[in-house]
Amino acid sequence: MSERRITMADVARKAGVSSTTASFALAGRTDMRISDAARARVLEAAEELGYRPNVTARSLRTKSTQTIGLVSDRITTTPFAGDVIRGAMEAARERDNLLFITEAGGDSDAESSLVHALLDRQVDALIYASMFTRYVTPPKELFGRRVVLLNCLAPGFAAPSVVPDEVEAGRDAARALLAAGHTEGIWAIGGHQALPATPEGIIAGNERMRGLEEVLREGGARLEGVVECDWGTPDGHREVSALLAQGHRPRALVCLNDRLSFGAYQALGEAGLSVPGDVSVISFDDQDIASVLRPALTTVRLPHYQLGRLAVELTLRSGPLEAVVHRVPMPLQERASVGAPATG
Amino acid sequence: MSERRITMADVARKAGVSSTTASFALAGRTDMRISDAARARVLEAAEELGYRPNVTARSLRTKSTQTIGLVSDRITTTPFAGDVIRGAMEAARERDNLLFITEAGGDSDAESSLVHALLDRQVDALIYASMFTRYVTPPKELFGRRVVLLNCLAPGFAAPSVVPDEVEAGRDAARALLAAGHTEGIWAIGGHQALPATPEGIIAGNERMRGLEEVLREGGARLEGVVECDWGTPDGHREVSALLAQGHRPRALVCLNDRLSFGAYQALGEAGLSVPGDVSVISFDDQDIASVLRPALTTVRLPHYQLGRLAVELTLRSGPLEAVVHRVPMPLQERASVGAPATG
DNA sequence: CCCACTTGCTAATCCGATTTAACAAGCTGG
DNA sequence: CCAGCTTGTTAAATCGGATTAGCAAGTGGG
Repeated sequence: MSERRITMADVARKAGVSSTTASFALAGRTDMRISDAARARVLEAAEELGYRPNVTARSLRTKSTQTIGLVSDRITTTPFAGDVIRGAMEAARERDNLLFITEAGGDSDAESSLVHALLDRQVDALIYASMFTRYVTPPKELFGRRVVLLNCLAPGFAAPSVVPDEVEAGRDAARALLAAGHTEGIWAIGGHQALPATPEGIIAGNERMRGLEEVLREGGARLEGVVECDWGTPDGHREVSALLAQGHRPRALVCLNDRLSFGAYQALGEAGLSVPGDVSVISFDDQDIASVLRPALTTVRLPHYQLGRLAVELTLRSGPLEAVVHRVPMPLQERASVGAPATG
Repeated sequence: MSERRITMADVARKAGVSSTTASFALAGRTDMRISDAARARVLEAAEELGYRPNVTARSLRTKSTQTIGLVSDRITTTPFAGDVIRGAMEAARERDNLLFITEAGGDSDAESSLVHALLDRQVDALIYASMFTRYVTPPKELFGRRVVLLNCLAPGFAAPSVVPDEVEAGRDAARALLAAGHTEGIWAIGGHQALPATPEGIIAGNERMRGLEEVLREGGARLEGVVECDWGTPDGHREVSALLAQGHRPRALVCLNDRLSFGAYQALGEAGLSVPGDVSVISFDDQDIASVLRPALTTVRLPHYQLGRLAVELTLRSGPLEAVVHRVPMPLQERASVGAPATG
């Protein structure tokens, strides 16, 4: 691209030294003796010429490209993706690394081909990322490489995983409800997804419910019912409408994600019930919409930025990677949808 | 990263030829004579050894890294970003290119530093992208390089731009309203942003309004009023509530983006008005929320995927880049929020 | 005065490809 | 029978750095 770049040879020539000296001076290495004068001349020449090292050439020798490859299923198409990528990018940038972002769309051939493309470019490490937390089987090209699993788990695959701490998130939701005084009329919408309806729910649903039930029980409260359904906005609308139509009068709704909450809001609104006056709503994810609903939604946030950041930080640590599961805390976003239970 | 890779020298040795022959055979080049037998042996050896070329080494010689760098302001944090990136990635992938994604967060020092990092890695081209359509002044490091401007314009900077065709989008919105029979009681919410309230609106607002007014006029209709305001959900809610409170009874609302529409829905709902029975709503962007509102929102879609794709395709075309503005069509998403005007 | 040891620097090699220049062997036509 | 062409192949240079091995000049001790 465009005119010839200044090379180290140019710098060496201008400073009147060999390229060896220039290389050591520029790298700031002290394991070879260079006079202060020579060092200064090299640095000055580099400065004047606007010298920038050619990372491509360097990595041919050093085997390090300061580059990390990220392979995802369809991470760019989810509303969260941006934060994951941003977290990863910023962590990479702090250590002078750059990120190749790729997406395989769930196609395992595409996945292999992308991993190859990344490997051909000599990336220092690979991050294998999933749109939602789930179990995966990474492509065989990844075996034996420096890999971090982002938002997914692969038992038997020797690599660290970075996932949200869903169980604790469930506990936090329960604590928030208890703190507001709720002990009765609590319904969970979305359920465990034990018989997975929405793949997204397999891990999230189970773990959130586990933490929720655990703390509710300890707090002397309990779930009046659990509605098992898919996790879309229309599902929330339909199921909550049905619940009300059956004569139930919930005091608090734990929606397993924000889209369900939005559907629940629609159903409650149509039934003339107010949030949180008549019914409190708490949920998980903290999508954009959560803060814009009326009333703003109290929800336990998926820590996407932190997830991306930690995944990159792990790859950048020196030494081999340990196959440990890192659980990232999910902070509770307290807004306006949880209130004291309606009396009577 | 991990064990030694197979090099071309290995392949040549196994095939019993020189690395020159191996190189030409693998590249499929015919400008040097190679016997069919030798060619076959090389290919077979490569296959058996699982040889993959080292792109880093190759590009040192060829000056082409098959890599494109994308620098954005804060593209990852917007709900649209995913599609832009996906379009860019897929276009790159089709031509065996990979994408470095970076984000400067609007900081021009960070921008320069990122461009350098990209240039140091010898990217073949750069894409300078903005979150929303606006005028930009690219960092000086970009001058003289192979650059495409994505979702932004920089008069005086010799590079092609790829932007949405906002004027035509405004025309389409007007046509949709006319087709449904609307000629009176049409209000625009969000306005021209001529005195920019929301930076996002500077170009989008002006051009959408221009197209809208043009076609409305030609169709014998006109705007009853234009509300100038910011472009967030609360603004839509507030302004439409105010409009109704003042006694106005709009038949159709043209909201300048989907967030405004969502706010308008909230206000209309609170006033007991139905969409589209009492009031039709049409808007721009087609964010995720548009299809999930009740009723689903008719909106003119921002072609993010196409934008990303075209930007990459331009960089991949051979020859110098022409400083042309490419306007990408914005398709109308007809859903359920536009109906015949209320009678009486 | 000579040997050993610093000090300061450079020549040469390597990394893994691509590409240029050249060369050996076989064939053909005069 | 030999010059000249074709055919098939390879040695060597190159890209831009990092690294290893080694060398010349100066210093100090005996």
